[in-house]
Amino acid sequence: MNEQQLITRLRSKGYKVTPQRIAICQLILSSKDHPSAEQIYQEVKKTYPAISLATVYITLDLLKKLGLVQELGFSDQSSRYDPNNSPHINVICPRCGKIYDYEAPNVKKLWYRIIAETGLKPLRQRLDLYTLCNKCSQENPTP
Amino acid sequence: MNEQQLITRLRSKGYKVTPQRIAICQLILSSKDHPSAEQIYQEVKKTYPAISLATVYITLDLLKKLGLVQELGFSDQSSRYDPNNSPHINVICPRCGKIYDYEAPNVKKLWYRIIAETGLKPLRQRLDLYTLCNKCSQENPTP
DNA sequence: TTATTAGATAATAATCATTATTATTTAAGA
DNA sequence: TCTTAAATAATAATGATTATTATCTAATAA
Ligand SMILES: [Mn+2]
Ligand SMILES: [Mn+2]
Ligand SMILES: [Zn+2]
Ligand SMILES: [Zn+2]
Repeated sequence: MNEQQLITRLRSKGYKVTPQRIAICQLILSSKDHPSAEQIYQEVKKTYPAISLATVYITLDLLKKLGLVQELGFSDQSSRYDPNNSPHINVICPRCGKIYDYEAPNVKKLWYRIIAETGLKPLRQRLDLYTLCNKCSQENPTP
Repeated sequence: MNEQQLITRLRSKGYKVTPQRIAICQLILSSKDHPSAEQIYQEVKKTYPAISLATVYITLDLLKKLGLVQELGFSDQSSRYDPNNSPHINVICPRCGKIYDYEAPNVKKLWYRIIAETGLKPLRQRLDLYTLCNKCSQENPTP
């Protein structure tokens, strides 16, 4: 989704187009590492030093309502935001919190097969696989 | 896991066996509805009126360390606790928070196939499927 | 059985991510 | 340009979870 599409999408839903919104949306929608609200805040601050953390939260909420991002809640860290809504696996390191997507045709295919079996109509899904990342597994092989 | 197995497990790890622990462990390990800490607290209180919520949290932490329960963190509600560690799908209603397990041989089989494909060694997984429960979908068909 | 003590519990304070509030600013339309 | 409803920035409030600490007790051994 490019900037023009984003602007059209916001206007069509009656939301005003502000520079802060564009900046936050662009950042999260193009992100690959599932950033937290604080990380987004620190990043956008580089361009908009006066931006408020509250605005970041409000905009993330807006993107959730539009179905453009999913909020991933955790018990041991703050929420992370994911712009990828198609069925995929979030590979998560339980030690450092690093998250990346594993996407493959087979993941979608097998997931849809399971869905068919359940007979349910999912609004969305969240598939997490917890495994130590390379960095963390080297640091402390067997803690 | 029966009471005797639980007691042996606790003792073997150097943990003391207390009535509060037994009560909390029994409750969560036999639960099917993924209760919250508060719900566990309210339930155990019926038998142990003097129990502290802090003890519930400490015991749940202990069970996590022992690998007997998984904590499911959410962004819009407090954490829920799941004693089922085998690969299965948590069917979650985003409106009322109801959670139940969908377990079928195919889920495990297809999940293991995905794992093999990734080449990763998962410590654990979390497979969430969000869909309105019957009750909620009747109450407000299209909100 | 009783004494010892490390660990557990109950009560409660502290934390901190997130949400709510409000005065000020601004995008959008007339 | 003017109007105004919505957005922003600043900040206070919330609430689930964690930390602290004074008792209490399960486990061990005299
Ligand atoms: Mn993802
Ligand atoms: Mn479950
Ligand atoms: Zn890591
Ligand atoms: Zn429901």
